[in-house]
Amino acid sequence: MTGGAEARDDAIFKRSSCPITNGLNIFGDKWTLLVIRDLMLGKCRYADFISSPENIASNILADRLKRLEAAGLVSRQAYQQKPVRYEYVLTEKGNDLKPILEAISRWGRRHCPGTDVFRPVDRFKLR
Amino acid sequence: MTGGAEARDDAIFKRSSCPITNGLNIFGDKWTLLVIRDLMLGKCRYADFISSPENIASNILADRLKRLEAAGLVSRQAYQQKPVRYEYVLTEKGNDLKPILEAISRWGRRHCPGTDVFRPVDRFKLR
DNA sequence: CAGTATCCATTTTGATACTG
DNA sequence: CAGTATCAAAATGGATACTG
Repeated sequence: MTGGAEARDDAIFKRSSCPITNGLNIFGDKWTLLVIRDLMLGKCRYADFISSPENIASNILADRLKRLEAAGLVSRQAYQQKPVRYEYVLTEKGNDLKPILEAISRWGRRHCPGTDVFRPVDRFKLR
Repeated sequence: MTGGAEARDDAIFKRSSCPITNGLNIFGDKWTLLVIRDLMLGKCRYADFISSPENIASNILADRLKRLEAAGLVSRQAYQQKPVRYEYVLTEKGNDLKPILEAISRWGRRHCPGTDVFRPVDRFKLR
């Protein structure tokens, strides 16, 4: 274990009366929102996330996916048996993060010149 | 030094073509957006931030304020001399983070029952 | 491929003490 | 009050190796 998801489930579920604090307890770290971004861009398999330009380490990715599942933002579905393999999809709770990502993207576009447009796929158009 | 602002100025100014990555390089950590939230709630002095319920450590706060200033989201103005003391205010670039905080707040209100409303003060009504 | 596990270096934090 | 300094502990990160 990398001091991973299990060790910090308490952090995920910690409760404050501030909605921002609660949100950040779940996704306020360096990697989680990038994984969410990838999910919104239509990525759903391990290798998809690994191949993103930010170069997330495999152990960190595994940890974040577990945590996101524990927090109910992501669910996984087996797409093959023997060996069983999963793909990851946003739940409604996870999909509701879209306005946040869009707001971040808009800020980045305005204040960090030369950045691209963020075009989340409509998950209900997928598959 | 705590491996503080100076040591990571490169992280703040690191550039990606993804606007989300760029944004998160600046404010995608555990504490920065909470300081921003406080600023939007009208807090502007050291003791104000320290008194927030999340209990930020004084060294972390000092580091984040420096970083935010280096990134151009916050500026500080002396409100007294001998000893000189500063209060911190959001720049326009910092104030543009408001839609992000509002989106996070909306998500938190929806998915973390029992949380309060986030009511940023209009900074142009201040003083 | 899709993970899991491990090792180890670097970062980040948290607590506390100290200064003008 | 408004910070700065120090330091140990914890978290995080990156590289790499291993498994079915």
